[in-house]
Amino acid sequence: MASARKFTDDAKNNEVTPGEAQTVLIGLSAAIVSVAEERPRVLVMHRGEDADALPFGTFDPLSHRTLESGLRNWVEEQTRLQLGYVEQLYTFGDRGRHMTRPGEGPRVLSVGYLALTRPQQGRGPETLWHDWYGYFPWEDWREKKPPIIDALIMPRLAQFVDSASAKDLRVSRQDRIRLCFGGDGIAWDGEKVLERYELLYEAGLVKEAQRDRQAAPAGGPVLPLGSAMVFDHRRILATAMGRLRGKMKYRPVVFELMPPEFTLLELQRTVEALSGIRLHKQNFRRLVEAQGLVEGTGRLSRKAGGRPAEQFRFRREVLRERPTPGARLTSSRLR
Amino acid sequence: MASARKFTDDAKNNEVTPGEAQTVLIGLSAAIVSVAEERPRVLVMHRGEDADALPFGTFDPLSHRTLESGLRNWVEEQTRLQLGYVEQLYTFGDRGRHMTRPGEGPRVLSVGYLALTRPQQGRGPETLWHDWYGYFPWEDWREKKPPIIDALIMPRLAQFVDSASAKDLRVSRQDRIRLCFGGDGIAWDGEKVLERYELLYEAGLVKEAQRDRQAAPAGGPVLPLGSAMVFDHRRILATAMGRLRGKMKYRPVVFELMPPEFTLLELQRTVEALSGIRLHKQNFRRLVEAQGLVEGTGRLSRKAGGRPAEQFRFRREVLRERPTPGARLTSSRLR
DNA sequence: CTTTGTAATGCTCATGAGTAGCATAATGGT
DNA sequence: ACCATTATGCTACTCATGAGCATTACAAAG
Repeated sequence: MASARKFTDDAKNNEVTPGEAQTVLIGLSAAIVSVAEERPRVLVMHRGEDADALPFGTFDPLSHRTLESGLRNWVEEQTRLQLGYVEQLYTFGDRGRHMTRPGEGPRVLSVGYLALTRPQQGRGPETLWHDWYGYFPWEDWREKKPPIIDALIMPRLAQFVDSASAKDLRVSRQDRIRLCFGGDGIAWDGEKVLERYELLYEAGLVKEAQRDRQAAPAGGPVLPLGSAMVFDHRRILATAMGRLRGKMKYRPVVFELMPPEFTLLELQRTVEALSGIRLHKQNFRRLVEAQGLVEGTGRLSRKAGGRPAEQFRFRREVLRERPTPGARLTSSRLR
Repeated sequence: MASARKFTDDAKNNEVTPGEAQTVLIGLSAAIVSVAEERPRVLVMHRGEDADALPFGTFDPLSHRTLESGLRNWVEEQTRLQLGYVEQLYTFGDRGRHMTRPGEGPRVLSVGYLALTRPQQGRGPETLWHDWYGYFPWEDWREKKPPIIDALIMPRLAQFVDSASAKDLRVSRQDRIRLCFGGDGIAWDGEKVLERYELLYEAGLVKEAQRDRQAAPAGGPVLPLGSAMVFDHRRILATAMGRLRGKMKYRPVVFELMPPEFTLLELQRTVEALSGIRLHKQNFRRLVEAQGLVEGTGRLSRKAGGRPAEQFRFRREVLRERPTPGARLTSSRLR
């Protein structure tokens, strides 16, 4: 604690000691999410294989009044995108989790954000919308349980368990695997995206783990478990996914991603894309309508075959009518 | 954006530009919570009236491996307390919200934490456990609706509404008041502690607002709305209270605050103290027992008059048995 | 014009969680 | 013995949720 000062000093003397905290950069990164064609997309700056990055920049105390305004500045500059909904996720500061190559670079404090936007063009150069399941192929259960789990992940996690010398450690690793990936009476929990990523990271099964480590991972080469990202950006994206999946259950945030008019099925498909699971159609409609979240416009959509669907719009008023605009769009049921 | 660098530069060149971010200090602060005698307490360092501070220190990139370990170091040094449960809350970076006097001091990024501990001694000098309702007297609804709301807060908030020149602004302020303090069909929501504090701050009704402002508050002197704290510490405490009240509903965090053995009524009183509302006794028991969160020890407690109560202990196993150890200790019901 | 496929939409039923209250049991104190 | 107090058991009601059946409305193929 050489360079840190005590509270007592701090309170009496508010001057900056020059050079004190200068080795820390503050990174602001945004997971900007959109849904198109029933796929959740995240805006990345593609810089070669396994070098995708979220839009980001460093906090500038002189020009940025708040962290969020700093983030908005960076994002607008890099992507030519106006952000609507923005939410702070978490601040990571772990030594060695922000490397390009092991042991390199300054210490970085990384503040992650989630942003939501409708599908839109006009992004800057080098930016692309990527399906977020490209980074987390084990998270999409809409069709079926992703085969990658049983084929690749579980066997390698079993090795991870065995590689522990102490029995306690083996048991606790086994428990973590059960809690993260389910089985043995435990159901899959779509919100545990970060927990799963961190487990795979610790087990050395994602490329970032290899990159950050001095030593090679135990138990063979890294698996092709989704595309890697620069710095801790995949960790931030995992946080964003989990937070969004959770938030959808009690706040009407999906509508930030919808066009002005949409059918209930389109809304459902969007929720399903994000949550990674299928929903019961009739119940979904009942839920949405009972909450008073939408109102019909009378117009019909004929995009799909079959009976035309009525188009709806989001009732923005609910945001000021009710304290917690229900919007439990996906059950909210705990177990 | 003068001193900030672009992504492209950053990715190619990971060196620190000396002097770049040196004007930012990173503050780590902890709201350490405990419950004794049916009152929630927070550990503060008392330094004179309206100068209470949470234990805190600055992040040191050299000696702190993670933000949390840095925080633990500071807290242990200042309070001689070993922390158990610790959770990151939020990172604040607003210019002008970390002042001692207006316009003073360096730019500070403030990372707030929530920590839970059993009532214990052995704290350092100057540290005291304060009832958290001393800082937020409008948050304790156990007895009745706090009189301060109708007597002082609502009238002054009404002035705040009137003081807006544009009609839009008046309407939106009125909506915020309804959402924060209820009324007109909207129920009180115990989790909105931060929203309420921020509203009072913006309306200039808490001392911190006066302190941070250049100009005097509109509409008269500041009200005695609870004790003020140093820097943004009351804001962090508000965040902690809201988070804890929410978290209790779906995680068995209360047990971090309980002694090894306790009666169900003691458990209930603790939950009530934190959530600020009364609960239905029989239902509370049923809930706790149905969740399998506790097991009886066979021993009886005769602390209170009346029929002796059985003593229970927390079943730590649930943490590894179930993915989401229910622990919906206070309903979890949304509206 | 009829058939077929597809989707939208309306309803019912069973289950379980949450709310509220009554009733009884077991103490200590007067 | 009676009363105050707390623990504890149990029931009735409401409402949210999960699952499925039935019907309606349209387009396209024959």
